Amino acid sequence: MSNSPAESPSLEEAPILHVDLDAFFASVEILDDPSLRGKPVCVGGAAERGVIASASYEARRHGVKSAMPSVVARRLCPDLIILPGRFDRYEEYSHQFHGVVNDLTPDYEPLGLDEVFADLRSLRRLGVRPLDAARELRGRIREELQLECGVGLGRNKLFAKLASKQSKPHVVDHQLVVGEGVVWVSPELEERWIAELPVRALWGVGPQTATKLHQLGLRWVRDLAKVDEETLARHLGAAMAATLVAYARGEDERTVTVHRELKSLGHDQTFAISLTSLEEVLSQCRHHAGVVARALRGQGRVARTISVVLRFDDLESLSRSQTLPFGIDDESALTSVAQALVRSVDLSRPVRLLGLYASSFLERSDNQVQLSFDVVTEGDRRNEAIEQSREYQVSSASLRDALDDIRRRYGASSVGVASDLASQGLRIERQRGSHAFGPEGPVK
DNA sequence: TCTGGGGTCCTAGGACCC
DNA sequence: TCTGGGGTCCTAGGACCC
Repeated sequence: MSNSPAESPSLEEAPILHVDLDAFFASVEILDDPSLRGKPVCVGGAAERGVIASASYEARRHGVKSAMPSVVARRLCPDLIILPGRFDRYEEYSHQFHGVVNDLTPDYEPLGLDEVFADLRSLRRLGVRPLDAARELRGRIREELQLECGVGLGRNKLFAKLASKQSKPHVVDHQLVVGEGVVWVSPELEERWIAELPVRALWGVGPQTATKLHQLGLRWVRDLAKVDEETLARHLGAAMAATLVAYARGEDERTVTVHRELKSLGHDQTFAISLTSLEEVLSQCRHHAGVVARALRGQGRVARTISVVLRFDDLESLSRSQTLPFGIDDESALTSVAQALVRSVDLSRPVRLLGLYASSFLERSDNQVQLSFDVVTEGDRRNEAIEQSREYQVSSASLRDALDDIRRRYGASSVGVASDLASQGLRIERQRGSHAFGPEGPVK
């Protein structure tokens, strides 16, 4: 490979940009509490079953990485500070981040809170080169958000993303750097460079697929580039095989998609102490249903398909789902379906995780929840639950709107359902007096 | 070292319709 | 009476991403 640094690419050579904020959650925590600066800081679950979501560079020096169990991280770094995570705060920063990208071009696609792909082609008429765009972005993110980031430029998403990974501190390959914190893989280097990467570096190759590929004698991207696609398809499925072979050859047809429709939404929780009784699981169903119902209404959508997922202490998971002839966004309606699904599962093993998900969305205004004249089969829990759910959805519509309005004005904890309070061992009286508006008091 | 919580997509089989 | 093949919807599970 050549030792001279690459020249600045043209728009034709590098139309796609990828930005990735460095150690995002941890960096936000340090900004909000400067006394943390220079210390090994993580965001994640501190409890026994917690994992690390984001680690500062100090923490990484000790070998701490995201997705690592917190107990392991603590072992590696006894002084590690693990913070619980304030996702509302990260969202605020994320919005600002997107705002900065949007000022450059509206043709961008967020990936989680801390990454963005942007299509730079609309900048042609302004005569902006990709490196200028990357510098501008880095500068503004530094000044306005006080965050560091890495930028990758490429002729497609594949190369842009692989490049931004190379821009990170401690990873830098100087042959690829075109500016401070900006990486581009030139056409001359492209083929040789990607060939030398391990298969695990490719998008879509996780631990399982990597193991399968290794068993097939495929360790490097160059091995994948030569493999027979049909043979690979027998082991990985048609779609995965086609994608990986294309990536290995540097081909990636994915476009920057500005508006992605939300397809599912849900809430799950791993319990510090596994649930052992049906009653506990049913009670958690109602709690999850409340979270999901509010999220659905926030999106102005109703869901026809409700799924529950349970994970047991042996880490085995199982899911059950039910599609309704109508959409729901009411807490009691969701609870009714979710509890019926849970009741259909053998709960002889302790439950460490319960998840409740909603999908098959309809616009709220398109939903047709007619009253049913179907005869419900006696003893069929699912059908009974569906009819129960229909009644809740129809009958509580105006009450639900009123409660949402109160929550919007006075905070999420301002109103609750009496049965929830009872299940938490609280007395209804707490809703009166000083708690009438929730802990924060009335907002504005 | 033992795995969170927010999502996405793919696969495969069965039911049902034409 | 027994049969085919394609399309669509639903369910369940698995893997991946940040």
